[in-house]
Amino acid sequence: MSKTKPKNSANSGLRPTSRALPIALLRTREHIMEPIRPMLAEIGLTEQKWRVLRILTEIGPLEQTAIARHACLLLPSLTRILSRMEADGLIRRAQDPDDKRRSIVQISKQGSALIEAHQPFSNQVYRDLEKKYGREKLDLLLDMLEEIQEIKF
Amino acid sequence: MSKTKPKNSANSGLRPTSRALPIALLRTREHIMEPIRPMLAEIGLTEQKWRVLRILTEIGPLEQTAIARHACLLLPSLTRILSRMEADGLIRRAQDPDDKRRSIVQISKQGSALIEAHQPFSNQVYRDLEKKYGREKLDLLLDMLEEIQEIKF
DNA sequence: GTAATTTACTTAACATCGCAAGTAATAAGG
DNA sequence: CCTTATTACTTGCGATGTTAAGTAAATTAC
Repeated sequence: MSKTKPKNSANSGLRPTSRALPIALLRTREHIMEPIRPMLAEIGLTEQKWRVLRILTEIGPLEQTAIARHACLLLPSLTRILSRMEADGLIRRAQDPDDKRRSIVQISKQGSALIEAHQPFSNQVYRDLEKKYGREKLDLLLDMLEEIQEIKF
Repeated sequence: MSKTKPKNSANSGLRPTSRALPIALLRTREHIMEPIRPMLAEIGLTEQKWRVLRILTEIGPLEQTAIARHACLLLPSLTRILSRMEADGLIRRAQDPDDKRRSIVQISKQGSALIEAHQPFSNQVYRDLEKKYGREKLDLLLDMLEEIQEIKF
């Protein structure tokens, strides 16, 4: 008998990447996004701008720090993304009168129209996923992902 | 009775972002990576370089297209990343004699050493996650993520 | 066997990422 | 008050993301 189970030639005792959560999450996300990206490109949105618009639609006018947190963007990135989106008329920025450091960001009519235009496609993707993966399993997965996000490390 | 359930003031019939799989996967990944990034920075690796080294360790010498696929990187990014990693002595590139278009990439001793140095920390993170989330649930989650990646869209 | 196509990258250009440093406004401490 | 944090961004820089175009080698089609 050998001392331990013989490892893959090149592998030195690491978990396979398919079982490494950060990589598994990334690969899954890329797989899901593959059919979505062309649609976003069609309406001229990057993933990041799409997330910003979704957040603003969901929560309403918001300061940048909060947008960054919800959309998983860093403030420096958001600064540049928003100035472009403002120039393109997708959002508006207004200085907070009570705290002149803050600016409150709000989606524009044009931004809302983009999200609305994208919605049928988005719903279709979701139904397709439900159909191929299972509604209950998908719900369970989303629950599990939410639970992980609440863990304190 | 109102006709349909009254929506959130700003929301126009979209799934909440917490239940949108691409966003949920991204947020979960960011949450998991938060404690890992400082460690990678300490040994001078970006996430991308870390993934490349993990893939090369797991599979062995590989052509760039395959690395890109496994590590979720685009070829143009990989080109730059690899030339930097080669300059830093983490990998080696050799032209495939049977097909001079291809180059076969291989991890160096120094690259392997980095992965080994990172391994105790990586295992610690994984044990911590198992402890706080549950080993069986984590295994189930990884199974579910793998299953989604096999869906054809 | 040669032209057309495909494959495996590479280069270029511009947007975003991620860290660090800078700026202006507010809050806290003495 | 007035100095010293702290907060909410903004700017700068090098690395990466993303699309398009370019190059060289292999494959396919005639």
